[in-house]
Amino acid sequence: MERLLKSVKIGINEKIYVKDPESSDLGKRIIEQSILMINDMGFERFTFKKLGDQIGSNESSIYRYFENKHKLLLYLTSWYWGWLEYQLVFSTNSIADPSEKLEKAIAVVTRTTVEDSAFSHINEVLLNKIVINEYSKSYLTKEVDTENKEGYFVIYKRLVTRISEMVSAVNSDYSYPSSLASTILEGSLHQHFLKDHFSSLTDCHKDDDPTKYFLHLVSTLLK
Amino acid sequence: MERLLKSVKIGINEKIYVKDPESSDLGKRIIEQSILMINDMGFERFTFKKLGDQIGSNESSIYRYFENKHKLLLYLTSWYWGWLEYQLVFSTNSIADPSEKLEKAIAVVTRTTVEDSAFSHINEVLLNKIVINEYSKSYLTKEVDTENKEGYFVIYKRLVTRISEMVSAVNSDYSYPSSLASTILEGSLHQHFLKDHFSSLTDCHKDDDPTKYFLHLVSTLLK
DNA sequence: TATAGTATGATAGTAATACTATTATATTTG
DNA sequence: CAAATATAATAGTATTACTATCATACTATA
Repeated sequence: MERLLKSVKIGINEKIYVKDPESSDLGKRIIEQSILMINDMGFERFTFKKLGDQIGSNESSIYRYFENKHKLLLYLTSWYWGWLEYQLVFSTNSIADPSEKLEKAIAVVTRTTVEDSAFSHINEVLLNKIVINEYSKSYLTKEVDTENKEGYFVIYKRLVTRISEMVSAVNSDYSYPSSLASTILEGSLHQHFLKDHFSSLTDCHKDDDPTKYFLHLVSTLLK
Repeated sequence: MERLLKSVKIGINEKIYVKDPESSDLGKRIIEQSILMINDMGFERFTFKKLGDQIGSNESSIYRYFENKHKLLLYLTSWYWGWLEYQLVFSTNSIADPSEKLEKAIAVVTRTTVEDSAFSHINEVLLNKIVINEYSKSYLTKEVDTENKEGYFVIYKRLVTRISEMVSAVNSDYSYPSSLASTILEGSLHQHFLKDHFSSLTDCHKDDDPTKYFLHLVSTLLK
């Protein structure tokens, strides 16, 4: 799996970056270190100046890759959702039974990322944490409609659509397949967040509890 | 209802503000106008300087009420949740049947606020929109644990707990009452957001669809 | 009614942020 | 080897997010 993933490039909307960070060593260092730094200090405290210092480069050089840190966040989260989509498709592809397929899908998208592929410059474990803590900030903006039209969220939308279709495949009479799919994805991030910061607001206390919660919820709903 | 609400003061953690905005005319103008402005321009573009200009006052005067705009957001959203809690308790209080009680609760917390009470300086319709668009930003921070310990999120937590208890009252065997309660609250905000900005990711297209979605979900789950 | 206290306003100033622009210096490629 | 390209260094701007100080207005009480 790791070897396979290594050779697959996640296709990210070219409008998100000025210059493809995958195309150079500096670009890869930007991605690699920004993940570490955003995870450490949080998105609001993170700046291109600090990143430049960290990677022994210059603020102005980073601007040649990304217009601003918001675009960088869009890049990182798009990459994550693309990576997750790949895992989803890969691990459900061979499953014929719709219920089993959906269950596998839920397991994949709600689980905690525990292992870094250790081949690329991207640390998926930390990226998963960043998505939990920062993803909402990428779309809760006044620019969301423009950016959505520009296609900045296509990968995420495709993921939701895939799950939605799997839901309908299990029970075509269910009236809210898209809402359920978006609830699973977003709700999973939220349950993971609550587990870490508001434990009294969730019954998920172990890493795999969000999976159990949503598996039970969906199977009951579509029965 | 409006008259009653008018005389009820939402009790907000005193650490959130420097000086109680309810204690003066300037304070009320700060609240009133910040709601309009945050709704208009979004939280990131909103500044105390702009607010000062808008209310014909001074940046420095606003700092005498709130340390920073983050605290102001905590104040506004706390007020909203307190107001919603009040409505929840008020409208479910007389209902004896647990299922009916929970259904009413879901209806109250997932509905779109359509009417401004028009008595106070607080526009609940706009505040509801602000909560949909900005609430996550109040807790997706590196300071969340400290601020949680300080009690900045008590009202919200109490709301989740109330719903969680209603869930358990309907079905004490259900294993995830808190997760379900937090999913309803947070998921409702999310479905309202999707309805406005990512309509392909939801089946909720009318204002009351999130209510229908969650009513169906919960009743099926607890059956 | 004088005076003390409190609230607000005006002004100035600081450090950091989020950039843009220009020029210099490497490095790569043809 | 020259030209093109990438990166680095430096400087500069407007805005943000404050803090500090002082002036003034309004209020409450003796």
